[in-house]
Amino acid sequence: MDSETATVSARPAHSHASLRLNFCAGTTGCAVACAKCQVRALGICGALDTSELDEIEALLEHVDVDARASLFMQGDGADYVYTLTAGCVRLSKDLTDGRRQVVGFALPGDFLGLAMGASYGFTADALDHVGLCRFRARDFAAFLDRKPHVMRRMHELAAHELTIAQDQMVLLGRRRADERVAAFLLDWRERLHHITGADHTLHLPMTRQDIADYLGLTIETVSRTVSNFVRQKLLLIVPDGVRILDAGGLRGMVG
Amino acid sequence: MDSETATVSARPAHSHASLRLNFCAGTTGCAVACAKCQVRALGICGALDTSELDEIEALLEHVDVDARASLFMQGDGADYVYTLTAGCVRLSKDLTDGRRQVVGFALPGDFLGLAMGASYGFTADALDHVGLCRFRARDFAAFLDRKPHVMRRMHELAAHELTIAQDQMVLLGRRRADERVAAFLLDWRERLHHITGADHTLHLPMTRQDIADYLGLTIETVSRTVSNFVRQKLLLIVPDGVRILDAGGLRGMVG
DNA sequence: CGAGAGGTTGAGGATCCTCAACAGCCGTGG
DNA sequence: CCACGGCTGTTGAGGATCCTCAACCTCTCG
Repeated sequence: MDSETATVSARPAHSHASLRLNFCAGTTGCAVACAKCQVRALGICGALDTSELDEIEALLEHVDVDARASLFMQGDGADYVYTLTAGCVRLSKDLTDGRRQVVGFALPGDFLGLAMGASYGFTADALDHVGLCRFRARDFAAFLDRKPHVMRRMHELAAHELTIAQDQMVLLGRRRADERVAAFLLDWRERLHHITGADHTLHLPMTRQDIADYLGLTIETVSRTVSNFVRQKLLLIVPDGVRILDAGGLRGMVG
Repeated sequence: MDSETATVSARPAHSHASLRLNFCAGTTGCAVACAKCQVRALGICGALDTSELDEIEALLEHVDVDARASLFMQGDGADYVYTLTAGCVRLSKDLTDGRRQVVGFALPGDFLGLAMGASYGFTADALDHVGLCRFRARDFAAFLDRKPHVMRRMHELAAHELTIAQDQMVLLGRRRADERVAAFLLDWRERLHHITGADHTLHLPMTRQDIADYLGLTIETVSRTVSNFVRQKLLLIVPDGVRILDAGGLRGMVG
């Protein structure tokens, strides 16, 4: 446990009590210092001045998680909150009979633990190799109580998430399959663009199953819909993603 | 405009620029003083001490809204935020082609404007005769900045709403019609119970269409599903609501 | 090379929607 | 007073969308 980027190679994303994380202790080793953090402006840390940045840096641990490993499972005690610095995390809720709903995909800058109660409300699985800043929930809450403007920032993020969630309700409740897929692709492009300034070629770290569970569809329907888009020359399928050929056409489907 | 409980009788809930509200100026007139407010503990005001209660009372206007009138429309400038003190408000989002998604029903104690940006993200229509405390958004934001623990309470409410929204995503994305209706009725009972200590007889101030738009179904499917529940002796239909005969049976459907 | 995972495509079927008719309720107005 | 229209809700028949089941393909990895 000594300052190197030894990433955990935990395979089964659904083994409950396995070791899931890997520490990259303190400010030494793998991870970037807050002052040089690429995604600082995107998340909570955008609200911090330099002295506060030092303060929060003392509270965090840099954590590395391998693809397919779980950060935490729905129902686990919510002892930690996270800021994502690299990679993509799938947030999902399971029904007892195996049905699953993906409630979101977290990207760099996103905060995990906005709606933290005693336990996590969803499972978080790494899709990529993921880098995070980890805080003890109690420490982080204490920090917020000392820093009202950071609490305010937290609330702004939560409010934004709530708005997104309501848009997702419209999608799930009232949109057809093709509208859902088109909206997903456009939204994903928007998010990647915001972070990396990406162009029309989208990396999709999630599987078709993940997309289906996010959109309230089956894997076959997602596959068929994407194939239709390709046939209509709206998309091109590329390795690990798609290339958007006609964003206007997709936007026209969403309305 | 003078201190009396003259309620606006605005009929059309969808006329955009009509006068929609009715004031009940300051602490005089119709509405209850904060100190005697029945729902204080339920909402933001549960976080206030007596001096803060005086302070916030100076910021608010008591407002009365008739059934079927709109508090605000999606896209309107978000100049006000509200705390609901009586009645029920439908929160909905419209697509351009007429499809509608109800994103929630607000009850006494609920706060309207958690996710306030420049404009409202949804339309709010009174289903009942509704009583509210209204705040200028700017004044309220300034109050929050002066009172970190109230900001914290706001964030807790937002986090709770976010959790509810994620549960609703599961419902909309992955549950069948009968599960949706059963979950809705049980949840509604829970909420009424929390506020009024109601028993198995539920008042439903919303129409079947509203329920359908909340659950991502059609009015016919809701009607048929309720009829099935009646046939299975899970429910009894009563004027303006239902009586739950077998809560365990309903719970069994949700899982 | 074989096994397994992820993805695509087709045929058939279930769920839910669409369209339509009708019943009950209520306020309006002849 | 009762007829009428409008609104809400219920029920039925038929149909569209999406799901289920199944086969097959590609790619990766041991």
